[in-house]
Amino acid sequence: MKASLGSIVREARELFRHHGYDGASMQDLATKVGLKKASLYTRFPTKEALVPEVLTLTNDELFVDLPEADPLAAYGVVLERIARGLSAETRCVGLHLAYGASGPDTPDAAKAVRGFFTGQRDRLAALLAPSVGEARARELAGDAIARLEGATVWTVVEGDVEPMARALRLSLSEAASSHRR
Amino acid sequence: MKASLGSIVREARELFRHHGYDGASMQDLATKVGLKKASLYTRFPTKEALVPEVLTLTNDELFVDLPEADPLAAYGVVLERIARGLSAETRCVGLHLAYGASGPDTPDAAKAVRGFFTGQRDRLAALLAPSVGEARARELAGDAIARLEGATVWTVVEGDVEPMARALRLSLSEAASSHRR
DNA sequence: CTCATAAACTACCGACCGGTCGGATCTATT
DNA sequence: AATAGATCCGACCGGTCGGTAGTTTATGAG
Repeated sequence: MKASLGSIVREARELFRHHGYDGASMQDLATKVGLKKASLYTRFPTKEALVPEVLTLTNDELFVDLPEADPLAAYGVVLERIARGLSAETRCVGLHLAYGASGPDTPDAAKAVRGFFTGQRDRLAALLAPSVGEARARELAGDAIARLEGATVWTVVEGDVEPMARALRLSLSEAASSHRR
Repeated sequence: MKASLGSIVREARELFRHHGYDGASMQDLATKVGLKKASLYTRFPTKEALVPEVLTLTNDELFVDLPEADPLAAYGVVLERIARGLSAETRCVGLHLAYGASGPDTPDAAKAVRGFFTGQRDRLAALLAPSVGEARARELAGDAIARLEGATVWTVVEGDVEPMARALRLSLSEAASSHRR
């Protein structure tokens, strides 16, 4: 076992993030992890099977080690992690895959992408629900995710991270003021 | 001349929008417009050359026929057009190309994508600048674009257009209240 | 040390990619 | 009617795609 499963998934994530589903090739992935292409197929049955692994890994990293006592603080921590990650990498794997692998071909990938975003929103909303109600919590979380994802437009085309910072601030204050009511 | 230049560019836009740069093939485009692949190359020297055409067409459609007397109203009209388009098509061509064709290969496409978004923002900002100042106008316009683009996350993965409507309302009221000051 | 299994390798498949070539066909001007 | 130029087409190029077949090598249990 020359390359660990985790390292393969992490490299696949990098390729998907920067080249998209079609643009990322199994050959490139094999080279990156120091294997031959055929060897990858002993670990993953298809290219598509990489997508759920990549996305669940990414979401798990976002929701680990949160302050249990203070849900509002936990909400803020997750948003900050998302914003920091998007600023550092300029792009979102999930969004690139949402645009590139949500068609009727690759149905497993499409389902994984859907689960990535709805899971992210619903776990965020769960942190807000006790204080602002379920419906409003879902709106706040969904809008926050959309704003951060949208700000990647500017990180990608201009390398400008200020819009991301503004989107983060807005969503944090929005949650805080909804909470106070 | 069996197919007009305009119809080719429009079909190319549809393919880029839904399949991305890598995922859209010249063969598919040829079939869609009723030509053979080789014939496309009498009109466009490369696949990459389609990208600027697609994006300038799209931006021109956004800024045509605006109320000249009322810049704030014009600003609102453009945002509404963007939101309507994104809701109807679920995706943004520009964003798909930004993620998929902004690498060092395809430099012409990357420049066109950059110009698509910065041009959109700067033309929007020009409508706001007289009343709120240049710097603030750029922030408002950039944030508005980012929010609408980000809302496509939900149109793509869930077919939900409500986040888009909320993003539009927020950006409109933000511009209006900045204007009043 | 043996031996089964897992994991890596080489080599290959058919399909499709962007792009090119030489010739056929269409159209407009004279 | 002749001709020149634009447009279209069938056939093809080298290369890459996702995926597979068959074989060798590394590993770990008895």
